[in-house]
Amino acid sequence: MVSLPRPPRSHCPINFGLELFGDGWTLLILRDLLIVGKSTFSEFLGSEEGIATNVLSNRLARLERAGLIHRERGQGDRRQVIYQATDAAKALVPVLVEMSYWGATHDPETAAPPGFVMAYRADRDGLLRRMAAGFDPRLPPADDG
Amino acid sequence: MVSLPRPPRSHCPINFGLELFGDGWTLLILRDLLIVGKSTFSEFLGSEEGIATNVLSNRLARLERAGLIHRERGQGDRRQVIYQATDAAKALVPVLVEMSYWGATHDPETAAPPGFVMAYRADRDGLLRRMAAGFDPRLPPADDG
DNA sequence: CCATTAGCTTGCTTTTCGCAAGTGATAGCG
DNA sequence: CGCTATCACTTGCGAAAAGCAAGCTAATGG
Repeated sequence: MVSLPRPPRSHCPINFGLELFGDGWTLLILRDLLIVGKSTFSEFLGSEEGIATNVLSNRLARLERAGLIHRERGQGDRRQVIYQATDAAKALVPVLVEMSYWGATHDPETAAPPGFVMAYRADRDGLLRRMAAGFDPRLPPADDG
Repeated sequence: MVSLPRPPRSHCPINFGLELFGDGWTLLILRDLLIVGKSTFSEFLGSEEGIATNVLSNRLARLERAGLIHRERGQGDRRQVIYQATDAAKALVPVLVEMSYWGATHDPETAAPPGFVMAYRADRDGLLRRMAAGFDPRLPPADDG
């Protein structure tokens, strides 16, 4: 279960999500965490979209309080903080995949790999299963299974 | 195809969507338009979450410029403006459905009808097809097909 | 003809964003 | 050990956006 900082405007299931990630940055952090495989502050900071440090810090704190991520000190480098997705965050992968498919098919200049749209159309369920197992759809498909 | 007011921070397909509806209100308007069946300014205004008139006006203008909705004067009442979803907006239904499923299964106080989660689990593709045909998943299922 | 409704716009206050700079705790190196 | 770099932030400030209330115009209904 997930908890919001303040009572939501409504308990419509769409609005519940929006109260948590209805802004321009939170889903990009979750993309980096769930799909790209990033896990530290500076990795998130390095993403193409250029999030500011104070906004990143604020969103990570909100996600932690909500129960979507938890933090842990690095084993080797004790300065590092490793962010990890909880099951509630992992359950957002289908939302990210649908958004990706929509963006890839409606942005004339999309940077989505052509293989993603094909893989989605051919076998969405299989794609989701492979992503749950750690597969990154931005990479070209491997020759063997 | 969809056009953004300014060039996006990146052409990542997730970011492309966020540039258009990465805020707390736009997807609620699209929910009302695509799922609830609303189509006028005052109907959107009447939704539980309580959007302000200036914000609603701004989002409708953005959605129109982007090509997700178009406006039309009412046939009977000439004061009314009827907003209609374009194909690009209709293609967002799967995103809304995945967000709904996530919200319904992660908000302990969700207002989603129990039938929705069951219908999703039993036959997601069928649910999407019925929704494309105008079915509102908030309503209890009809006895006959 | 007058009150009402639909669809906005304007003005003002509060909140959030975006950018730059600064801080404290390690880490690595000579 | 001393110096510099890196990591993960925090702080301050101007700009943009959100929220709230009021007003405004055109069309309707009685």
